[in-house]
Parts: sequence; structure tokens; C-alpha cells
Amino acid sequence: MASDANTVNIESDAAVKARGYHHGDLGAALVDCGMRLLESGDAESLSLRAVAREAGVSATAVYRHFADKAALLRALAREGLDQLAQNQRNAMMHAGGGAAGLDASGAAYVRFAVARPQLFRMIMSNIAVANGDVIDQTAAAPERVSGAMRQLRDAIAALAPPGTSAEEVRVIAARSWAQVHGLAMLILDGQLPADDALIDAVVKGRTLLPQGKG
Amino acid sequence: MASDANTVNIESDAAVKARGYHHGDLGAALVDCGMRLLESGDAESLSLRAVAREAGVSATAVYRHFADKAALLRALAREGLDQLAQNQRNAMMHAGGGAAGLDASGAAYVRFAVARPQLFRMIMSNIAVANGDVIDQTAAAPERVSGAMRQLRDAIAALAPPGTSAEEVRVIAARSWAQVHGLAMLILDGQLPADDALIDAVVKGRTLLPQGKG
DNA sequence: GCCATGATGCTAACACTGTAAACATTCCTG
DNA sequence: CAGGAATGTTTACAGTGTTAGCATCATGGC
Repeated sequence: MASDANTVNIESDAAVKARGYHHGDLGAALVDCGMRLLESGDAESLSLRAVAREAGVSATAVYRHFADKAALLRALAREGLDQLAQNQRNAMMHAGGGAAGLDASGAAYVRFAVARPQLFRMIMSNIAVANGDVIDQTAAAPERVSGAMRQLRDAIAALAPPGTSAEEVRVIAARSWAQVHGLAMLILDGQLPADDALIDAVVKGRTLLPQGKG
Repeated sequence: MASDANTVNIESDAAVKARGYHHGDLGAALVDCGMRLLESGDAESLSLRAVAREAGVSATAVYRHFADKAALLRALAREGLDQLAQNQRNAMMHAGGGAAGLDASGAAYVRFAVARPQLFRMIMSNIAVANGDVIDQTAAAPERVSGAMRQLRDAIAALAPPGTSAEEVRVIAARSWAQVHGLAMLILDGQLPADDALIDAVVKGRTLLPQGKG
């Protein structure tokens, strides 16, 4: 085994023997390793080769499980999105649902972003694709929108006073999500402090009622 | 001139003669070219080498004007931030200031993002550094916050009813900015349609008054 | 007027990246 | 047990950021 610059594998021949030539479930292992790399700091270091290295496998083995880097990122985004949704559901239930639950869910969203910034950013860059949603912003299909958005819209519709139009619900849902999402992003970009009190204050003040602007 | 793979320069020797060995003001030219590349679509293609190519200069000439790629990106972010601020000021003045002006400014923010998504994203990834602001999110200096934020806070303070506490103003300003910023980001990420009506509706409904949550 | 020197450009080279092609090994099915 | 289908490996290539060393030009002191 000529271990030149191209040979990425770190494992000793013995180690390779130990796990056998075939990994077992490399696809899942790669997602795991990618997740770990994303959490352990620098997002720049998330290269295909780094993930392969972490999994103890040659760089090109990845291509047996993912068409290209984007495909792996999509898988990671999907996984991260699941965890985020889980966090939000937990927070919502813990708060007993209703308006308080919606607030708790929003705060959980922001806290998730703060706790795992690289992962959160990556999710958001790939959510459209990961979700199978529209990406083309110019597409004349403003109705086709993400599953998360639909869920939020439904939750808000349930809380809105009867008689609130579907259009109003849509706008309020967009505003509510934008507020939480923007807070998360501004914190990640260092424009707002990652202050728990601020997060709670901003999230709690979301306007769920239609209003003619004061 | 052995034009191997490393030689990035496209210009003919004659063209080089035309502009002379020295460029004149390469620093500014590089920012210009970077700006053009960011506007002409794919953000992936914004490599140092691509910018140098666009400027008709060897790849490493860049290093005479910027310490590294991050420095060039910071310069681009600063330039973009100026343009964004200009757009907002124009919109605000055109709307005659006041609450309507603040709304107009917010809408301009979102429309800028929609019109130049790569540039906007790049600005936001580099704004903290470009601004000379804090980056360390864990830093115990929640008061040191970006110039843009301070401006917004002042504008909101001017509109808030007298007696509104500084803390309330801070929260309201954060919420207001987060709302606008989140809307822009969600549109860029394909989660919300780039719909002018939606933008106006979301922006107009910002809550500028303190409220105990309905 | 000349020429040292710094500013600015250039080529060559390195380590890294994503990805394709061809080869090797193992598993599984007929 | 044979022979593909899966899965992993090496090799290779083009592209990236960055460094080192050389080339050219502008300019100020003699």
C-alpha cells in the first residue's frame, strides 16, 4: 500500500481487516460522521474527503452511496431538519400547546440554531432541496411551500380568531416564521447577542393577530 | 510565455502592453469584478482566481492588495453594505420618513436581497467582520452591536411612544430587524415566494409598540 | 541623469478539493 | 459453485487558496 498523498485512508491494514473490506452500512456512517464534523466546529472542514477520512474509508467510496457532495449535504440537512422538528415538537408539548406552545417552539428553533450553528446554516441552505420543495424563486407557484411552513400555518390558523381569512393567516405565518428565523440568523452572523432573555422577549412578542398597523 | 495550466492570464501580450505592466488601480478593479461576478449568478464561481481572471490579471496579483480571500470578501461585503444602506435611505426618504419610511426601508432591504441574492448572502456572512463588530457570540458584550442595528434602534426609538424603556426599544428593534431579515433569508432559501405583495404585507405589519402579547 | 528601492506584477509549486475511470474484493443469487 | 452486483480502492485530472522567488515598473536621492 503506497501511502502517497492521494491515499486518504488512515487505517492500518489490520484495522481494515478488522472491519472487513465492506463497511456494513457506510451510507449511514457517512451521515453520522458528517453530523459530527458539523458539530465539532469549523464548517469549512466539511469536505467529502474529511467525512470519508472520519469514516475511515477512501475518499471515493462516498460515491457508492451519494451521487455527489450535494447529495450528502442534502442527506445531512434532512437529518438535521428532523432533529430540529423534534426539538420544536418537544418544546411545544412541554409548554402545553396553544399560544405558549407556539412561542416555545419558536424559542427552540432559535436555540437550536445557536447550539449548532454550522448544522443550522447547512440545513437552511439545503432545506428547499432536502424537502423536495420548489427552489426556483421565479416559479409562478407561490402556493407550493415547505412542509414546515404548512405546519406553522395550520398551527397559527388554529390560534387565530375565527373569521381570519386564509390570506391573513398566510401573512401572519410568514411574519411569525420570518421573525424567528431572522433572529436566529442575525445571532449566528454576530449581529445580535445570543442572549436567552432577548430570544424569549423577541419570540414572545410575535403578533398572531391581523392588525392594520398602528 | 509558456501558457500552462497555472497561467491564468487570458490577455494577449499586446493587451498587456496596452494597459501596461502595472494595472493602475487593481485593488478597486478587483472589487468591481468581484461585484460583477456576484451579480452574474453563481456564487460558487466566486474564486480568487475567477476574480483575477475577470480583471485580466494573474491569480496571485490579488495578494498585493488583499491579504487573503477573506479580506477580499470583506471588502466586497463592505461595498455591498454601502449599497444596501443607500437603497434603504433612498426608500425611507422617498416615503417621507416616519413609520412609513421605516416600512419602506424594510421593504427595500428585502427587495435588495431578492434582486441580488448572492451579494446579500455574502454581505451577511461577512457583515460582522466587515463592520469591525463583535464576532464572538459568546463574548459577554451584548451591548456592542452593529452600526446598522444602532441606526435602526434610534429610528425606532424616535417612533416609539414616549416612556418606552430602552430595553423595550432594544427588543422591538431586534424583532423588527429579525422579521425583515428572516423574510429575506426565507425567500432566498426558497421557503417563501418572492412575492411583492407578501413582502409589503409582512413588512407593514411590524409591531413597533411594546405589547404584552395578545 | 542615473540608479537603488519599494510597489506591483508574474510564474512555478504545494497541499488541498470534488470527481471520474479502472481495478479489487466481497456478497448474493442462480 | 459461478458469475454478476455491490461496495471499496488506487490513480488521475482539473480547479482552488496560498507561498516563494523572480520580473518590471515608478520614484526619489545622489
